[in-house]
Amino acid sequence: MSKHIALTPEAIELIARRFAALSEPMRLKLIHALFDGEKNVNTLVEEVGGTQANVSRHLQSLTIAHVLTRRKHGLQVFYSIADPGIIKLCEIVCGSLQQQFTKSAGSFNSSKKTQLVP
Amino acid sequence: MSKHIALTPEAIELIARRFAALSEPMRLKLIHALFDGEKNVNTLVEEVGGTQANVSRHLQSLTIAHVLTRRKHGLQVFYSIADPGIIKLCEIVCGSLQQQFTKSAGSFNSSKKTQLVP
DNA sequence: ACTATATATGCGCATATACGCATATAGTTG
DNA sequence: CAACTATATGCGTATATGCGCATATATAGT
Repeated sequence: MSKHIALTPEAIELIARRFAALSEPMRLKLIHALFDGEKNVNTLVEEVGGTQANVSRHLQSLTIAHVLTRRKHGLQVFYSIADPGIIKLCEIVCGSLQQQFTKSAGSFNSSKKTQLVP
Repeated sequence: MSKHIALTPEAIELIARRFAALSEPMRLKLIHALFDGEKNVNTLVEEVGGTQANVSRHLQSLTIAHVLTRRKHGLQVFYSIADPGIIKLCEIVCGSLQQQFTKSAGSFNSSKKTQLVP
C-alpha cells in the first residue's frame, strides 16, 4: 500500500485546472507578453496576434483561473500576472525542455531567441 | 512594442504540451502515486482507481510527454518519474493554491491530509 | 443624445480528448 | 503448445474546448 495519503479529489481537480490554464499556446503567449508588466487588451492583441475576441476570451479564462488580474481604467482593461508562481512554473518547464533537447533543438537555443524568463 | 523577442511557435507548443500532460486529474494522481518511486501498472490501478485500460493509456501519454519513463521487467512494466522538474511544478502549484485558499479551503489544510510533496 | 473606441459575449462549427468495452499483444509457466 | 497474467490498443461515444463571425456592453468625448 502507498505511503502517500490521498489528496482530496477537489484539490486534484484544482491543480489540474491550474495546469490546464497554461496548456494552450495562445494563453502562454499572453502570459509571456505580460512578464514585463501589465498591458491592455489591444496591446496584447498586437503583440500575440489573433483576433480581439479570441484574445479577450483567453484573458478571461486566465483571470477566472486566478493566473491574471484585471484592472479597469476608463475604456481600457489592463491585465497583469496575479500569481508570481506562474513565472517559476514557466522557468522550470522551459529549463526541462531545454535540457531534454540539447542536441536537436533549434527551437530553444538558436542564436537570437530569448528565453521565456531572461 | 515589446521588449521580449518571441519564442518560436514550436517552443511555445512544446511548453503547452508539457502543461497539458499535467492538466488531467487521473494523470496527476498517477504522478503523485509515483512520487515515492517506480511502480507497475497493476499497483497504480489499485492506488488511483479506474480501469486498467484507462490507466495504461494515461501512462502512455505521460511517457510520450517525457514526464514518465518505462522499464519492462518480465510481464510487468514499471513506470517512474522521468523529469524531476515535475515535482517542483507540483510543489509550486500546490503552494500557490494553498495560499490562494487560506480561508475557505477544507480541501488543502484539513488536519490529516498530506501535502503533494511532503 | 450621438458617435467613437475598447472590450466582452452569444452562437455555431470543427477538433481534441477522456472513458468504457472488448480484444490484441507480450511474456511466463505448465 | 496451451493456459494464464500483465499490459496495451482499436473503436465508438460523450464532452470539452478553441476559433471565427457578428453583435452586445461599457465608457469617453462632442
